[in-house]
Amino acid sequence: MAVTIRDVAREARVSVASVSRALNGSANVKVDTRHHILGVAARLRYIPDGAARSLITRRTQTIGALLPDLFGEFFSELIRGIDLAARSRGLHLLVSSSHGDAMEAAAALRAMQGRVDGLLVMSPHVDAAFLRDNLPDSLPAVLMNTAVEDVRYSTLNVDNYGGAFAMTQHLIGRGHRRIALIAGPDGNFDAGERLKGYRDALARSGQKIEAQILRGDFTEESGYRAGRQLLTAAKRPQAVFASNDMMAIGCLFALTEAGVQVPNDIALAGFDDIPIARFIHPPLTTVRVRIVDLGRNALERLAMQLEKPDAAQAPAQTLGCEIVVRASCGVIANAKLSKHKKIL
Amino acid sequence: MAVTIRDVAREARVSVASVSRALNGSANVKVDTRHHILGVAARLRYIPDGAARSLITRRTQTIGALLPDLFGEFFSELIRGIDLAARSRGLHLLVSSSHGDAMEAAAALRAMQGRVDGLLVMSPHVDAAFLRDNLPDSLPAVLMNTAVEDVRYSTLNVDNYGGAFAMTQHLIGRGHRRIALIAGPDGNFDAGERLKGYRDALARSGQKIEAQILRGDFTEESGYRAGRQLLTAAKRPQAVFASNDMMAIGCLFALTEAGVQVPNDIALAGFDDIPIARFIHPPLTTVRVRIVDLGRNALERLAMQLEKPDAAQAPAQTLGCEIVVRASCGVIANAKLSKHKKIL
DNA sequence: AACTCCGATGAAAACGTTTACATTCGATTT
DNA sequence: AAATCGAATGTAAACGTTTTCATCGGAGTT
Repeated sequence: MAVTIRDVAREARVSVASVSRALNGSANVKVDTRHHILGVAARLRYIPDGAARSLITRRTQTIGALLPDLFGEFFSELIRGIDLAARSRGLHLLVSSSHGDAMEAAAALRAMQGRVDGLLVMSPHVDAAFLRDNLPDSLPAVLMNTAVEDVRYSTLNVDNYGGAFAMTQHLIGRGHRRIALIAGPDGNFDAGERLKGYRDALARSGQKIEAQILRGDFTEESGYRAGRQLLTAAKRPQAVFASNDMMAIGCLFALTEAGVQVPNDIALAGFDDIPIARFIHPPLTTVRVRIVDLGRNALERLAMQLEKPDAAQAPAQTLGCEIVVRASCGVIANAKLSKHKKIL
Repeated sequence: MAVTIRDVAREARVSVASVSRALNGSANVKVDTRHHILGVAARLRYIPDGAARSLITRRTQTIGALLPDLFGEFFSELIRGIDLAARSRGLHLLVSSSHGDAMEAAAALRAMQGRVDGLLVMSPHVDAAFLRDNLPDSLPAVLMNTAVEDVRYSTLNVDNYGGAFAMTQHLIGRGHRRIALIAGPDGNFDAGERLKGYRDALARSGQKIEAQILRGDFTEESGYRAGRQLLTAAKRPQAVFASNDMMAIGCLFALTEAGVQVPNDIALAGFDDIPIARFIHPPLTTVRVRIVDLGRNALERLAMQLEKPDAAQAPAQTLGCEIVVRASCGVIANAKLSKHKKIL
């Protein structure tokens, strides 16, 4: 460490306390001493040490984000939303991603202790017990897309169930009777809710529609595999609803590759509305989750907790989502026009 | 702060020193005392404080990334590459983005002091003077995509010039004579190099080809505007080379919207090969930059410096890039096949 | 039995800040 | 001129660790 506050104090012939005051804001310091100190500090290129500072202030101006992955557009958008809100509050962002199991997630969580003021958590490995063991009570946290229901934590979910329900209904409404679902990974909360929405929409359709469920894990490749599998089926579905957009894209490639036309032969829908969804061909009908808002919202709730720790907080919140109809499910009228509207 | 090392020491009836030793690894501690201490620590849910720890060890196991933005696929991929390499080394990632001007960038840089072991810097506002003022000598840094040439810093660039040169050559080779370039933002290093590559390729073609340059700022919207502008020209270009993929996409929409067919009426090429490039219609011919490798490589160089601070380091490195020919510039043979090859 | 040595443990300093409290000093009031 | 006050400044404690150094005790050596 090069130059410390002591060096500045010595050089400026004042006490370290005065230097600290001069640098930090408005405690009583005569205006010319402040100037002098600031000058010396600049000349010596003094930069305060964050660790030392936050050791005593108990503040780091940093929030930690525990994410399952950084790959793909979903997380890109999510982080962007978080970053946007963080920046406008002068908060920094410590990201931690891709912990394959609960152990790794725990290690990541513990490593953040003392480095962050609060935590944004989105992880499949997180449950109530995990949090109790690894998250100190003193650290505010907002849980995203989680099944955990604990009044101690504030949670933020997407209306996966409602979105999947509405999309399935929409497909039924368009006359499809054989509607397959490409499911998400087992145990994933969002995936489970989406599956439920699909099932319930079929059940409540008033018609005898059988569920057809294909395995998937949210990756493009698993969507591709599901698509191939579809093609071998005796009775091909009329529509495919993928639990997320990346799988829909993978499936689309499998179908196109086999010469099956979307939407003419099979209609296709996704979930998330990642940016890429409107760029593929045909543009993808999907359930729009305002991912950026999700991130922003989560950070804002966390920031609120940081500012007023004892203020009553709504423990849980669910973000609505809406259906975005594009050409992939067969609606082509005005598709071009509306597409361009969205771009500009 | 809930439970400290003192609490553990008291509860376990040992000194704080022993607790520290028991927790940190293998300094001489009797095996049963260690067990006892570990048990007590777990029972009390003790989690060491990162700030205090790094204050004395001068290590944070964290590296900071100063990026101009988090928006879009380019940075998503870049961060992913960085994160990948960081994780495999047990390093955490503190991201700082979107500083509109040099002041903000400086503030971000200073805020990282004491919180990171090293720095990854990619910012248009960074020059040698800026670094001298805001980056302490003690902090290792790797500069990415920068014009700065200072032996004190290790730099990592993409062969923007070579890529743009090759792409322009390719377009000329396909028989195009009126080739427009959509430029990147003024003062941006990458944009400048790409422009140079374009110019030089035209000059060296042995034919009298005039440069036609449209303004752009790397955003999709600016690409769209450039596309509109193209359409009004008396003599439309036969090919358009956008300085990055997002502008190419924007331009593509402008052309499609006006009923101009790509590649039949106008050929189109981009730069970066972001993931979306192969999904749009027609798939985009572009210069592939291995973005993930760029991030990974940068982090690896930084990690090297951290491990062996005094080892001689190659001061500068340039990553090659290659042309990826897809349908947007008129090559359609086998497009479908090769597309699928890449997906799987 | 005295000595040496070594492993285990404890006491305390150190890291670089902020801040509560003490002190100084000049100005205002009496 | 003494007393009072308040602003400016300094002193030192505190934050929670790691680590150096000292101490202790027991085992092995003479």
